[in-house]
Parts: sequence; C-alpha cells; structure tokens
Amino acid sequence: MMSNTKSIRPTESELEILQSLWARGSATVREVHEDLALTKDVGYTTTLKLMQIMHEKGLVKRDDSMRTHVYQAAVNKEKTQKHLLGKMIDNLFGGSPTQLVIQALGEHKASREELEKIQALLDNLKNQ
Amino acid sequence: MMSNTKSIRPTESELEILQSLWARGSATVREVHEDLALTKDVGYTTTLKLMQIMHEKGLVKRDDSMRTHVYQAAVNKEKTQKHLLGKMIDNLFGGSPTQLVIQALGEHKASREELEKIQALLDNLKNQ
DNA sequence: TAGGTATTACGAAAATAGTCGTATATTCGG
DNA sequence: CCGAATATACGACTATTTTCGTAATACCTA
Repeated sequence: MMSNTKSIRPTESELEILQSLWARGSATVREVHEDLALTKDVGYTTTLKLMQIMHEKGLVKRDDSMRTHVYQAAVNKEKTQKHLLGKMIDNLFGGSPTQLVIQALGEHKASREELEKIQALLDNLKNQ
Repeated sequence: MMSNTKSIRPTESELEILQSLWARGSATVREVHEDLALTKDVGYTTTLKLMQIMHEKGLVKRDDSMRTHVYQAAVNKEKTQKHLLGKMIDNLFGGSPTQLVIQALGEHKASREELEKIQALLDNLKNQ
C-alpha cells in the first residue's frame, strides 16, 4: 500500500466544499453552491471554478459523462481530519493532543450524551 | 470590557513566529529566526519582514528603544488556540467538538497520566 | 578610526487564494 | 423551433501571503 504520502492541504474554501461533498456523498456544483450560499455570499461561477481547481489538484473526482457533472470528494474525511488535526497539534499545541482535547472540552459545550460517548472512548483507551 | 471582538487570524507563518514568542516570552528577530531555521529554510529578512507586518497588525508588541528590537506576542496563547480550534470544529467537524475530541483521542496516543487528566476534566463537566 | 558585521526599513517580486464576467454549449418548455 | 434557463470553460483581476534584495545605519573590534 503506502499510497497517500502526499500532503493534503485544502484551503478554507476548499474545506467548505469538501464538507458539502462529504455530507452529500455526491453532488452537482449547484447543490454544493446552495450549501455554501447558506453561510456566505458568493457567486455560482466562483464555486464552479473552485471545484474545477480542486479537480485538477485531485481533491475531488467527477463524472462528466452528463452535461451536469457530478462530483465526489476524492479525499477521505477521516484522513483529512486526522491530518489537519495533527498539524494543529504540532503548530498550536506544542505536539500535545491532550492539550488540544482539554481546550476543546473546556471551551465548547458538549451534551451529556456526547460526554458519555467520550467517556466510553476514554474507558476503552484506559483498558489497554 | 468587550475589547476583543476582532478576529484573530494569524497565517501559518505567523503562527510559527507566535509559537516561538510564546515559548520564549520575549525575543529578538534573530532568536525567533533561529527557531524557525530549525525546521525550515528561510532568510533572515523574511522573518524580520513578517514580524514587522505582525507588528502593524497588532499580533506582536515590540520594544524599539534599543537598536535591536525586542518582540513579544500581543495575542494570548489560549485565546488563539480557542479561536482556531473553534474554526476547525466548524470547518472540519461539522460544528461538533465531540467529533474532534474523538478523532484526537483516537488517533494520537496519550499517556495514562494524560488520560487521567482528561478523565478529571470530564468528571467535572458531568457534574454540572 | 576604518572596516566588517549586525540590524532595521522598504520596495517589489513570486506564489497562492478567491472572485467573477463573458463566451459558448446544452436543455427544456411552450 | 425558439427563447429562456442552466451548465461548463476560461481568462483576468484582486487580495493576501511569502519571499528576499538592497540600502541606510549602528555597533564592534583590531
């Protein structure tokens, strides 16, 4: 194996698009654009252009056998999360994932249900 | 109160410099540059220029009463961490801090001691 | 004190991101 | 069949970030 050594470096805007694609599975430019338009004011052709660039970069795949192309993320969501999380841990938390977790838990509220989920994971880690 | 509504947006390079300043407390351009030079290949005047720009932006303070200026971070480390963490949660984890915590815990090993620290925090959150 | 070294200031180039207008092609309703 | 709506391609422009060369100045030391 050992295929994905190349570093994943989506930009801010590219991440927004990837989120839409991850959520939808596959989508047209228009659909993605409608997602983006919910939170920011941007032109359709801008979204189109970005997705074309992402296609060149290999961040997305597309089926262009139809007039309306259908896109999919070409990078795995969890891998990307892992990658960028690792970068943030290095860049901002002096390499300590724990520090990051503490900050995240301390600052951003989680529901009881979510806390239980984390507890379960934690138990699991402790029994190893 | 209510002073810091302005958004903290250090770039990648600026973050590297901030890390050096946070670690050192205060430092000259040369010292910061030596830190950066450990991990990347960049010219001295580049570091200088960046720090000058950061000064204009208000990301760093400096004492220029001496010929050799002495810099300090002007933004709080924890605040910056929080801010960027929040952005990452939005951009990459669909707004769920729990997802981020789970990824971080799952992927990056923590020592037993660190797990205990997280457990303590978690207990605390649960009793509220 | 003269010459080499270190420091800051500054301008400008190079690289990267994000924006959109316009041209062209396709589809679809009436 | 025609016109409106919708899609892609593509170039160009703007803004931001990163890079560094060069000049001016201060410092140090032999």
